[in-house]
This record gives sequence, structure tokens and C-alpha cells, in this order.
Amino acid sequence: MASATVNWDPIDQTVLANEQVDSEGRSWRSGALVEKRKLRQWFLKITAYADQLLDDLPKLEGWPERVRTMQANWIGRSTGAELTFPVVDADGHDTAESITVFTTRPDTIFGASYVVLAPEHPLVARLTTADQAIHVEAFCDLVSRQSELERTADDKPKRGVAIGAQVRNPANGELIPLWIADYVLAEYGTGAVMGVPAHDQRDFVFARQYELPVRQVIIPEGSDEHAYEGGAWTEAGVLIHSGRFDGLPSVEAKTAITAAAEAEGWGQGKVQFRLRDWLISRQRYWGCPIPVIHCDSCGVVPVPVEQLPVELPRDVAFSGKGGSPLAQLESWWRVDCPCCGQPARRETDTMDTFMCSSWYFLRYSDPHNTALPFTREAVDSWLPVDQYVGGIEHAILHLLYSRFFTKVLRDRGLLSFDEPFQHLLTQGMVQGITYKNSHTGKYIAPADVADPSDPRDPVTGDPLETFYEKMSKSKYNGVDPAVVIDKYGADTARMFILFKAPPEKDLEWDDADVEGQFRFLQRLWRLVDGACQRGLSLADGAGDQAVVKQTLATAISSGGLNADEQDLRRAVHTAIKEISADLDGDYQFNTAVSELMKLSNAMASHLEGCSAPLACEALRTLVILLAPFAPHLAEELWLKLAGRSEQDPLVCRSVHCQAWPLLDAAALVRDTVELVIQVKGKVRGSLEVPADADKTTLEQLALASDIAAKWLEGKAPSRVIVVPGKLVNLVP
RNA sequence: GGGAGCGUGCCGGAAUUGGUAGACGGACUCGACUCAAAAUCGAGCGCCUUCGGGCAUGUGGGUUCGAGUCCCACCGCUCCCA
Repeated sequence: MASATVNWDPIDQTVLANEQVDSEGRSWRSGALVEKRKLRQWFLKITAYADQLLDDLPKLEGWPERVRTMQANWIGRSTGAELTFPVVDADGHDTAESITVFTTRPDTIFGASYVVLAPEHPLVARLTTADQAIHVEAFCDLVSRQSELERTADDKPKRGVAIGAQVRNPANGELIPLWIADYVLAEYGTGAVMGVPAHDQRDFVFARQYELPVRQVIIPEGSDEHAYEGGAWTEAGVLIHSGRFDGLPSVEAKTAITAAAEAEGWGQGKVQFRLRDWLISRQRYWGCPIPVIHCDSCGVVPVPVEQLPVELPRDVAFSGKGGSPLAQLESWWRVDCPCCGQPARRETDTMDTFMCSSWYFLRYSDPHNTALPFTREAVDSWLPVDQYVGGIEHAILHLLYSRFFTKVLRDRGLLSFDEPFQHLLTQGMVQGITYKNSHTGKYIAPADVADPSDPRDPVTGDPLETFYEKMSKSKYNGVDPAVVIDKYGADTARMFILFKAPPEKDLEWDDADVEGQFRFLQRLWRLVDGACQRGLSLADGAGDQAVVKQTLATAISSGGLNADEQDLRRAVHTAIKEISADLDGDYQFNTAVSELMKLSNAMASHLEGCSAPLACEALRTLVILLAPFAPHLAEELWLKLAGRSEQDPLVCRSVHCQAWPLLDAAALVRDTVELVIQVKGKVRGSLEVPADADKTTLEQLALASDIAAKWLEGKAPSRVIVVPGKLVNLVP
């Protein structure tokens, strides 16, 4: 528990963790502009795991690169040094006070021309001189009303004020002024920075504004001094004006100056993280109560194990006014201290919602256990999760917290793995069609748009902007899957969603495409219905592997398969191959559905020319391949084809209990293939050639072709590239 | 400003990882069926063309027999961090 400046959501009347405040300084839940407040709150020490959380990211090979990058940025490890600047009195003598700054550029210390404190820094009040007090107070007041974003954004002016005191640069003994400025934050590092205008852009802007000296101490290697017109020189280089470090490359100077500081007692190497401890206190009713009791004599006492869990009261009144309802329910919070028995007070803060979601997946391994959340045996046998699916919005909230919990539980010996999720799929969002009147700025509901091909404002008649955007009530662009399910059924809805876009991309919801998917399913029904009319049936295992194998054996002795049969078998086994690959590994459901469409198209043209066993193989395969995508229709078709008789009580004969079709690679082989003839890399035509022709044969065929005669004009090519089964490239 | 990713027909999107760009679907056009419409079926559908072909995957270069795919620079968009 610690006192800290926290993010306060004025709408929800609760505090928030840093991860829950977006880049505009707004609450992830309410959207309110977050305020800063000083409160005593509970934290989890996630910073103790900062190194591990960062260093283990490369292990997560099944995660999207960008999620790993986002986490790395969020943790934000920077290596540098803490350097101490003694505060001097009016006569220039060192006092007992000193300012410690954090910097990633100890190599630039000889260029420090001032030191800046955050306005909230505890030493500000004590060090401010009398003549500066009024300015300092006014400035601090101004800054307290600014958001973190306003204070630190690059394009915002940097403001500050000198507080009157001076410090001594420990590297060269120079006396430099002490300032406070809005761009220095109390929470980051030590809340103090050294100002090196020549080599830091913010310091440069600040120094120019307040006419502070700019002294260059690093120059580009092998070049003259850098002139300060554009701004600070922030790249690596060679040191100058740095005493005994002159001539040293800046990369080496970082270590050398840090070592000197350590030896002489004015600094030390330091690794700094952007990650802060996780603030978990919430002033809400809904949440798991933080299980501690506050006793005047014993202090903070954990609720004894036998009294856990602490349950929320049911007789609570929701006033809707500020603060937690629990704090207003004395009958709930008044308890006796478990240590001394004196009257004490139960903690009324509850835990952040992300606490529970950080380990819920572990509970799935042992859901009926009433004594423990899970046993080690159960959790180790089921976890880590093979494939996790979630939105990109969890990239640094839930997915970082869950990793942290897993590592803590591992260190407590409660489980044996380092990372909770092996593969991560960040699925896209459904976006609805959105109409906006750009003159009035108003959004128009699709139902009010009379003609979607020429959308106009029903009131003003203005032409409307049309685009797809994340669904939002205020934009009237929500889509209700229930409407589609009612009209077309769940199978159509599923097929549409899977086909329209790859899973990690946003999906533009378009009613016309839903209609198209519905047509495809109807086409499948007619295809199977037609087959049934012609007497085809899957009863007694017709069309399964063994039967087909026998048919093929017989066919070979009696002249082989006809053209329809060959084409159909190739289509069937291509579909098996492609759909199996699409479902395995990277989930490419959109191309899997398109393969189903191709198979259905091939069946429409070839089914009637095939013998019954091969037609049945195609029908059986189609329906089984369809089953994961359109489970209801697939079962109906299976029933219709008498794969399962209606009276058959055995559920195991359902299409969903059938073995996945096996690929017969021989079916993919063609007798002849189309050989593309290129001349100088350009396609000039193609030849029908035997599939098993060797390189020499292909070259000869290509050279003898009309295409070669026409384009080579009788000359022999200087080079011939042959890619068997694909192409021949003739280079004149 | 730093980082990550992306850029392909009218649209959503494919492309065995360097080998016929535009699969599959939507939209659109034409035809068949129909009194008519819907549905269904068939055909067409990147651009230009003197009908030989030429040009096309954001732009400009490069590597290669061959580049949507690899390399360099630039432009634009999205997200994350400032």
C-alpha cells in the first residue's frame, strides 16, 4: 500500500491503473478525462517482474510481432545512470541537500547547463528562494491543471521557472541554476533531469526559450562542430569540452563516465523502466474485496485464511454519489481485528477487474475443485493455453497482467510454466456501415438512408459520407447478428463472417455479402438434393475410403477413370488438402470457405458424369468438410444423403462424428500440365505437356513450339531456364 | 519525432513464399427462362490498342532469366509510444 498521485476517473468516481488511461488521457471504461489525485492505494509490484516480462517476449513466437513490440514499449527499459548534483548555498558551498537525476545520456554531463525538477518534487518548496517564491507557486498551480499529455507532447511549448537555487555539476564543478518545468514528471525516474540543450531536443527548445547556455560536448565523428540551427545533436559521436573524456566515442563514454561517477561517489549505473506498479484499488462495489483489515494498534492485518473469501454485502444501497458504497455500509466494514480483537475497519476498496481476468484461464483446468483454485497437477497438464483469441485492445492490459500472474504463481511453486499463452490471435472487429453528413457533422442511421447508392441526409438532402467504422451507438452503425440469424440462420451468419475477411482483420459488415453467402448454402442444398433425386446415397458407408479404393482398383483394369471422374477427384482432394492446411496453423477461414465454393462448383459441372462410388466420395467429402463451417446444414445434408438414417438412434453417426477426410495425393496428379513459355521473362503462350516430362524434354518441346519460332525469330536462345511442371523461360 | 504493420480491379480479398497477378465472392453488364419481376442458369468484367501487342500490384530506382513477393529511397494510411 502506498500513497501516490493516481489517475482519478471523475465519472466512475474511481482510480485507474496507468494501462487503463489512453493516449488522450481518457479512461478506458468511461471515456472521461482523467484527473490527478493524491491517495493511499493498493498496488501489485509488477515492476519486480519488469525484466522477465521484457526478456521473455522473444519466447512468444506464436504472438503477433506488433503485440510483442507494444509490450516492450510499455515496459520501456532504458539503461543509464543516476547522477547526483549537490545543492550549493549563496556562497557556492555544498549544502547537505542534493538532486539526483536519471539520464540515459551520462556521456553528455559536461554539457549540462541547468537541472530541472518536476514541479511536484518534494525539494521544490524547501529550495525555492524568497524572491522566486511567488513565481514558483503560480507556476506549480498552472501545471497542476495540465494533463500529462499537455505537459510532455513534443509540439507543446515547454514552460518553466528558475527557483533561485544552484547546484554543482559533479563532473566539472560548474555551478548551474535549478529550474522547475512542466515537461518533467514526478513519477518518471527521480523526478529530476539534467538539462543538456545541445544534445536533447526538449532541453534545446527549453534553453532557447529561456536563454540558457547551449554547450556542445559531442560532435559527429570525423566532422566539424555541429551548428545549432535545426536543433539538438542526439546521435552518437565523439566527446569534446569534457575534460579527461575528450576524444572518447560517446558510446564508450557512457560506461566510462558512469564508472567514474561510481568511483568518485556522485552517481551509479541504473536501469529505469517506464512500467509503474499496478494500482489495483478501485472505489467500486463490483469487484473482489481486498482482503485486509485496518486496526489502530496492529496496522494492516490480512484476513485469516479460514475467513476467506470476503464476500460482498447484499444489503448495499447505491446512492450514485461519489465513493464506494461499501465505505458507507458500516455493518459490513466494522469488524474485530483478527490479531487483537479490538474494533477495526475492513478495507472497502475492491480489486481492479483485471485481477480476476489475469488467472481465470487457470481455473478451467480444475473447475470442480472446491478447496483450491486449481491443483498443480491439473494446471500443468492442461496449460499453457495453445491458442488464445482476443482483441488487440488487450495487447498491454490483460495480456501483460496475465503474464505477470503466471510468473508470480510459478515462483510460488503453484505451476510450472513461464508463459500463459503460446499462440495469440488478435481478431479484428466488426465494422458497420456509417453515414455522416460532413456539413452538419451528424451521423445518419442506415434505416433513414433511402437510396444507399446515393446516400443523402433525409432532412437537409446533403450528400452523405459513407465509410465503415467500429460499431458505436452514437453513430447508428451497429449490426445485430440476431437479425441475420433470424432471417438466414446461424450457418449463413457464420459462413459470412468467416469468408468476408481473414480473422485478424476488421470485418466490414455488408448485407449484400450475407445474401451472397446464403445463396451459396442454398446452392449446396440443391446440389445434394439433385444427387439424392438421382438415387445417390451414403448409406452403408458408400463413398468412404475403402469403397473408393476398390472402385479405383477395378477402374484401372477396365480403362481407368473418365475425364469427369478425374477432374472431380482432383477437385475433391485439392479441397481436402487446402482446407486442412487452412484450419491448421494459421487460421485462414476465408480461403477455406472459398475452397468449399470451388469444390461445389466442380461438383456442379462433373458430378453427373461420374460413377456412383466417385460421386459419393465427393458428396461425403463435401459435407464433412462443410461441417465445421455450417454445422446445421451439414448435418441436414448428411441426413438427407442417408449417411445417418432418421430412425438411427446412434448419435455417433452424425456428420460431426465422422473422421476427417484423408488426402489421396495420387488424385492430385495430372497426366498433362500446362507449360508456360516465357521469352525473356514475358509470358508468350503455353503448351500442353506430359506431367512427368524431364527438363531436357521440356526444353526441347519449348524450343520446337510455334511460340519459340515466332518470338526467337530463328535464333537459338543464349540461356534456357526450365522449372518442371511450371514454365520454360527462353532468353535470347 | 521513434517503433510496428500495411498499400493488389469498382469493392472484400487470393497468389504453393522469387515462377502464368487478380483465385473465391460481391457489385455491375449482356443473354436464357418469365406476361413481368424475383429466384435460377449461361456469358462478360484491370487499363490502352492500329487487334500484332503494349501497360499494370502506392511512386522512383536496384538485384534477377524472372519481382506483388527481396534490397534502397520517397509518398500515403493504420496502430503503439512520445
